Amino acid sequence: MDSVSNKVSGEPFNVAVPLYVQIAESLLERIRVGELIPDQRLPSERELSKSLNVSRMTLRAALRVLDNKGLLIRRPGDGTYVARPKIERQAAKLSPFTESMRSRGYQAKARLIIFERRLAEVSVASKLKVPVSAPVYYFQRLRLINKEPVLLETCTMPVYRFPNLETHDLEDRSVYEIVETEYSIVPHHSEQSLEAVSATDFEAELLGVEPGTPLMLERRLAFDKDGFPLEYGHDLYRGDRFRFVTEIAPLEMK
Amino acid sequence: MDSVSNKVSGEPFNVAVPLYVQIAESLLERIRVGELIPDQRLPSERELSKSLNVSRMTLRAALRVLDNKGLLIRRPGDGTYVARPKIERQAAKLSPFTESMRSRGYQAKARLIIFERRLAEVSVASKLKVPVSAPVYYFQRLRLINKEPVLLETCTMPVYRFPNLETHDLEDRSVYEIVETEYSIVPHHSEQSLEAVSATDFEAELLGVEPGTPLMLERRLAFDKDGFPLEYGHDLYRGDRFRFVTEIAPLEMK
DNA sequence: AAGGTTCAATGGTATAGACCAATATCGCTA
DNA sequence: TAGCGATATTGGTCTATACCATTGAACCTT
Repeated sequence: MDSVSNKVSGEPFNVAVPLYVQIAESLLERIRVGELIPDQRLPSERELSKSLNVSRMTLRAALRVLDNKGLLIRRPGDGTYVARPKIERQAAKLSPFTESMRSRGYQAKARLIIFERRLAEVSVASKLKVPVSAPVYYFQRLRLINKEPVLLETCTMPVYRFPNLETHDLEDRSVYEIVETEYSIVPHHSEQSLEAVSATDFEAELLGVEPGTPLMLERRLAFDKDGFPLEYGHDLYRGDRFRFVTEIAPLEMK
Repeated sequence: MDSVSNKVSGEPFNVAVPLYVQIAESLLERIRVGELIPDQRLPSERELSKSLNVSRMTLRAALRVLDNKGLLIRRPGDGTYVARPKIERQAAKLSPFTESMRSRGYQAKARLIIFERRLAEVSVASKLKVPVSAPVYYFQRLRLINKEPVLLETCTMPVYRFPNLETHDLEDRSVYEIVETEYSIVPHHSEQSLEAVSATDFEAELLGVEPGTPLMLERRLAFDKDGFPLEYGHDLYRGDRFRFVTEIAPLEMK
């Protein structure tokens, strides 16, 4: 069917993935596992393209993907280097919770309710764009402000993008913080929705409210720069504790 | 700005700006001055590259620049279109109701519950930036989809900006529609917030739900392009009928 | 040593050509 | 008329090649 799929390290994808994306993912993986470390110089474009048996332009397309992620430093006449991980706070916009709370000086903690490795069901797999039964991390966290529970968070993330996620501290850091600092993956955009729902007994118990109390349900699907899903989940906010401010502002045109 | 045409002249200088950047800037300018308008279809890549006397790959590099800025919509097999400005795209979110419903082919009606001319209290006056006791229109509408009530809308608007508002049809049109067509005022941006609340007896009665049912409360303050307030109000959505979609897409350039 | 020059290698740009998958359109069929 | 299928067109990808400006290091001069 597709003649290019295994040109670079056999990927378990059943769809036609462009060559340059495969190469980009391959390099991304090598960065993540530490085979390529920050400040390390990559082989030249001509060498790399030759060893990967692709044209230089295709190799450049792959490097551009990583460059757009901020993972590379490229200098004409010199070479291409692995960038040092950014500590920048860009993902803040995606996570109103930790951000807004910490900025107000509140203490934001999390209690891990459940952490599992599951096999993706059809609905989850289609959202995360992984094969059915692919391994995913599933976890729930109860988030607290000044020891008061205000948010029940449920996340599903693909294992192949976040290997050994369980080794990281999930009790004191936002998901996006971990994703960015530990995996050098920058959340780019997300599709979200908000609904008003009633608290179930389980949710009410955890959040310390009466069953049937109005909660804000936020469904979320976050992507990286190339449109690959990073996280699928939903958050339940206490209705009496949260207000979602959504200013709609004009755009500049330089 | 440098002309694209100097590519053939071959002077020893002026090589500072790459061709594809010149083309991108040229197109950006044409969009800015209105020569290219939103939703307009651009010539195909092959045509454009031919008319600009550059290779298709170079033209594509230029389009990629604009695409990364979110200024283009590109569809394989179809064509490349000028994206609607962010303002317009986001403006849809100002009125999720009429917009989303009509686009799905539903009939959207409204029942006027109350329409009054009031004198602005302090809180309202400060929001709308009118003097205390200035006249304002206050009205509530129950909005229906296929005769089923789903939204209770409350609006307060300054009389001085919308004289004779009562003469217009408030039973079948969105507020923003009236504001735009009758007063030639285009809502520019707004401050909104979303909360999950319990339905009061009054609200439950109108919306046809049980008291205490979760509702979505949207508070809203809309402004024109000069920053003057147009409308202050709040909407109560049936929690079981609405989902607020809020895509987050931070812009980035390279 | 100190400073300047040469030069090979690098990333950036640009071209021409080719094939592919998705899409719209139009004409044909039932 | 409604539905279907062939076809041309479009954007997406990939190759092979070429030239450019920048860089850094080896080399040379002083």
